[in-house]
Amino acid sequence: MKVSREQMAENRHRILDAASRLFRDKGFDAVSVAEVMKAAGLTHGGFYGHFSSKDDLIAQTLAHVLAADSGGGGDLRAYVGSYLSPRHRDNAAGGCPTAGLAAAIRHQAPAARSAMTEGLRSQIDRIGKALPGLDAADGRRAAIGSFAAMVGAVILARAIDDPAFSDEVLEQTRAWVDAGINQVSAS
Amino acid sequence: MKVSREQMAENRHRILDAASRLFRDKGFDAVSVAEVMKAAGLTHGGFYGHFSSKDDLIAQTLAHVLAADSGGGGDLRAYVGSYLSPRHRDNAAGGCPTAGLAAAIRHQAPAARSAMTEGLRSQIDRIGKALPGLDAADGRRAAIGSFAAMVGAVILARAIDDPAFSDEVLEQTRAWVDAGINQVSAS
DNA sequence: CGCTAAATATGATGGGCATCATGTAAATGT
DNA sequence: ACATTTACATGATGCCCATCATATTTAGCG
Repeated sequence: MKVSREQMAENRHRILDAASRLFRDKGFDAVSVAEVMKAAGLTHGGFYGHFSSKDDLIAQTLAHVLAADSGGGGDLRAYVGSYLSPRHRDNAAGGCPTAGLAAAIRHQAPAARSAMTEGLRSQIDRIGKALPGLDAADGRRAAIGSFAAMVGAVILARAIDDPAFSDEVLEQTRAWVDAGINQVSAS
Repeated sequence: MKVSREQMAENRHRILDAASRLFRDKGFDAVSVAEVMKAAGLTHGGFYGHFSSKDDLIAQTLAHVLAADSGGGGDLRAYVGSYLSPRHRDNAAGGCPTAGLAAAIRHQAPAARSAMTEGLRSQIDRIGKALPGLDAADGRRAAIGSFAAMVGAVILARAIDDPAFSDEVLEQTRAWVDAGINQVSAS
């Protein structure tokens, strides 16, 4: 059954949203095409009308979610605090796509790697601009170092099977990043 | 054909070494049991004489590689520099198992998560002890923050599909971590 | 020196999944 | 209104892989 052009666009959007959440939650390999379509309220049959392959879905999903991911627009300290929170750690499906997917990108097709690279570029640029009162070189270093620490800490916290230790990794990293930003901005 | 007891122990060791390298290189899902056995110079048949399942292999491989992973014993600055080097980024198969596998642990069985948790504990303890002249609380914060940044930077650098940007992430993170350690140790 | 148990090899088995083939019905343009 | 195109549904197909069954060889013990 054919659907209206706008219905089709909405379906495509729903597929990308569903894929985005499922991939972040379970990883690329653990999510089947049929599962994505079902989560979008469709069956697996129409999939290849929207995407040429699962790899294509992965690449387009990354472009979709990284474009939407705006974090860091406002107060940097608040952003760091919410990023390094138990809430974010426990919400991979709705959380930062970099924290959830960056490590898996290595094993994906070139288009996916390229989408992730552009997403990282803009994310780091945004953080650099949100850093107060730094010259450009210091700001960039702080943006990259802080973001690496944030991503690493969330990945480690999600891997750790001991709530107290996991919380500690988040909290100590938050303190460390805060201190680092303060030091550099005071120089 | 039965083999000697020591031959069997050596075979087991070879399986774990092969699995360790393959998992770090390609990820848990992309490596088949048969592939591991072949890399160890055996066929897939004997696998279940050594391990009860692929999950069991994963857990035992983690325990094996994390126990062997001693990095950070000597000079901390040199360790950070080699960790955040293009060489390490390009050598996932032989590199830090945390950088290669931590993000995938979330999707593994409890035994694997537990092995990773213990490995992270000892790794962070080792870094904390290698930090010169800090009181315990500052040293622990620096150890966690630095390690998170190192792991995050290597993961990001491996995801990025642009050599210059990838190098930049490594180098800026190295400078950021160095500065952070200096600041704290001067306090 | 033979007997037995164990380690590995060869060869199924069954399920899951990406992808393809075909049917169907409704949207769109004329 | 009608023809045609097209978006989606249902239902294969074939591959890969974890796991199991069985055969074979030989270590280890008496």
